[in-house]
Amino acid sequence: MPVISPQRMQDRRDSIVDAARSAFAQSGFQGASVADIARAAGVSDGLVYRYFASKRDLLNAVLTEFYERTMADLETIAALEAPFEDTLRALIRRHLSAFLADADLCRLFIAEVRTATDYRGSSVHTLNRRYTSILTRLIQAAVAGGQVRADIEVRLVRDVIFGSVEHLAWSAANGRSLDVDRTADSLLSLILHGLVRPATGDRP
Amino acid sequence: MPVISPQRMQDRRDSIVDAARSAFAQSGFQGASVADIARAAGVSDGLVYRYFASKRDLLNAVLTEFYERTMADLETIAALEAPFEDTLRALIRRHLSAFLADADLCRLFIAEVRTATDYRGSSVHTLNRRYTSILTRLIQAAVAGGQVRADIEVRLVRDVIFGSVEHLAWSAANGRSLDVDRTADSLLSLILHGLVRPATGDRP
DNA sequence: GCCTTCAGTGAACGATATTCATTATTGCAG
DNA sequence: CTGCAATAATGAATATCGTTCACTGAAGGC
Repeated sequence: MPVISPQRMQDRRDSIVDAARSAFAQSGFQGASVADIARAAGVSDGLVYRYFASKRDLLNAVLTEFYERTMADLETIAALEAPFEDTLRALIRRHLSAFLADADLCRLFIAEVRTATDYRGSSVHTLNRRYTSILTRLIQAAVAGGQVRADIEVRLVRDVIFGSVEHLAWSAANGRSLDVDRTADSLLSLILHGLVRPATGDRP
Repeated sequence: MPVISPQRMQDRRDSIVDAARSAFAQSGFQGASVADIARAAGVSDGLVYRYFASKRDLLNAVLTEFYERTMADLETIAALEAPFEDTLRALIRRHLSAFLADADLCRLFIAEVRTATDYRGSSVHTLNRRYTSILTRLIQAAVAGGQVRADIEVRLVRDVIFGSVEHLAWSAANGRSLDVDRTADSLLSLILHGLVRPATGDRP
């Protein structure tokens, strides 16, 4: 019984999400008003609330769409089943470049969604867990294969990688630029081998 | 020519900051209204704006005060000039426990201040740089002393430590609890020696 | 051709950050 | 002790913005 075609509804929804993405990326969540977004999408204020429960829900939709795109790439990389170090390097590169290419959206994610009290259980949280599980499986396999110390805590490694990438991309986003490949290699080397120099020489 | 004593002005300011800290910690930046804060501090709405330029400025004051307290601790630890690994462990422990003890304020910092476009140059940013420089000097000294590989990038290490601690404390804050000492030790071990298991099987 | 059903509208509402004209208080001069 | 600037303090008014809702009109089944 839809009075308009499902296609038209989808188009309406898409145009609202597109307008919201631009507005949020440019002005931030607070800075972009629902009225601005509605005008940019060519609809009335009220219609936004027929498609989305709240302004926040609209933000979630924007970020979910973005996250899903990135996640598909990461899952493709993991599915290649390349050697452990190569896979980890590729994941870090892709993660870093996603953050750098869409710094505005990542800023929104960090500032507005991850810190929200209702983050757990949200669709963005679910996507985050999918990424988490890619990393977790990779590391567990490397432990089983003997490439990684058995006494490592997988959750710790995951938090270190996530936190590092996020922080690196963050300080790069509002500062000087950053060479993705070189930074990814440095980070990989640090995570794999640590700060301490190889035991070939002196050291108590 | 102050009409009231400087002491009274300071008290007024303090009571507003105290009320703001409670309100922000409990309800978040958005959730706490200036009217609520003013009432809790026993002053009128308007007076808040004689002491602070805006609600955001008030948030900055709250976080600056918190940050300064923590920073003093960290500088004390660094000033002890203990061996590299001990100092790094102590810094990580203190950093982690600060995040855990005041998760609400740290959440505010991440969500509301660090992502603000005017973060660079703010008083909180200056405090952050002080912490940064503690870590930077420590690592540079360790490189000079031979405890750390010379080819390491100090900025990378800094971002890894900051990002890891932040992410660890964050996922601990809205999940199960976390043993500060044990987590700090694990993180230290990972940063020092990496994921790859030692070639000869011995452990420091 | 009428009637039901919703998509769509935009004015109205409530909340709230910020301002400002007004009032109260303070320290000091005479 | 008293009156007088100077200014601390007030809180009603303003502007903005998210959200709601009573209403409009077009599409399609009968």
